[in-house]
Amino acid sequence: MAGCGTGDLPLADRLLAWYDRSHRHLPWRVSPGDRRAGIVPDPYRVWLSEIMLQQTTVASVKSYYETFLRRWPDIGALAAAHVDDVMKAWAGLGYYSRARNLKKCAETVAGRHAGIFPDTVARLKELPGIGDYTAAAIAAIAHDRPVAVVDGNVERVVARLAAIATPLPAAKPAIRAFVEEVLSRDRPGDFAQATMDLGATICTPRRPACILCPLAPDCKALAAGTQEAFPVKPDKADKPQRRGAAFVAVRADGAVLLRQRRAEGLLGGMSEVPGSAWNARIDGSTGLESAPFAADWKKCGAITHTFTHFRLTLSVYRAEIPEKEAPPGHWWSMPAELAGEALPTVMKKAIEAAIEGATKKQQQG
DNA sequence: CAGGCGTGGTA
DNA sequence: TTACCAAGCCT
Repeated sequence: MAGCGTGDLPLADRLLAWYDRSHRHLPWRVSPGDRRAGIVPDPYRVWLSEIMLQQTTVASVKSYYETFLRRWPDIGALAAAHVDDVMKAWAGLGYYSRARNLKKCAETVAGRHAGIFPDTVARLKELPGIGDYTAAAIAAIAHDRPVAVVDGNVERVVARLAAIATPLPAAKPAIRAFVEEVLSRDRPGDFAQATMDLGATICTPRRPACILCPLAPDCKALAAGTQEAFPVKPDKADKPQRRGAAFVAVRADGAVLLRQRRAEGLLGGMSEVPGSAWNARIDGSTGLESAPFAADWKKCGAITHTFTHFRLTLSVYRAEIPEKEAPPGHWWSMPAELAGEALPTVMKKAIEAAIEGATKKQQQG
């Protein structure tokens, strides 16, 4: 390593030196410079960002994080919020059980912990929505505890460093043991963020920038030229196709009829337009038999949407409804309110298809 | 442990 | 267009 300058330093020190000059600037992050100046992260912000970032990209999270922080600046504010307002604010971000657990967790911390987040992994894991990763992340980043923080980035980094051939998730214990062995005891929070930044910007899933990697001298996969072969993951089953019908009832004043989904399961607790179940084979039928009530339903198109474990094709119907009371469990949402409803993306697509379809017909006619 | 659970971006 | 992926959790 003579001539490499820092090649003789421990792995953690080389990683932290890289992080000090190459870290990402993120709204929820305390930069290494600020941390050295004594600025302490707000556990509420760390927690909020970590929940949002579960299986979700930084780019998607940023605007939601800013909105939530402005509207609910601390744990007390979020604990006092109405869960329906939280669901509305979360709409579009996905994995909606996170939003319900976020609210439950805020209530627990505000009520039973006097508004103070626990600082141990074990206590943090008792809270709803906080698992192995998030508990470790909060302990390390918010409380500077020397714990192993292992997310998808770190799994990839370590699997390559140590050329771990065991497929995930069986390889997780070995990966965790590696991190516990090398993590910084002086700067645990920065070390955790540094490993994740390295995975996100250098040690990427495809075409990693090994030439820029501060850990290249340590990397067994790089030495063998097999970086992209790690981590080893099982094959994923292909997604089945489901079909269904969605009914967009539009009143003369433009209001759209909505209802709420059950709290559990897919899109739990979110709002939707009335529709059929999503496993029905309506190939031979019109789909109209599942309409919420009799009306002059006109098919105005179909939308497709891909969920985690199936593809959905929705036939979209629209009807102009004269002044009519909403059926039990339903409500009319005025145009000005519609954008603020707790509508998942698939429902926004369906409503859009109905409105657009009608607009086109008007223009043509 | 395996499978349910969203969405948008990228190659 | 298909396939994979992104700071996972819960049952």
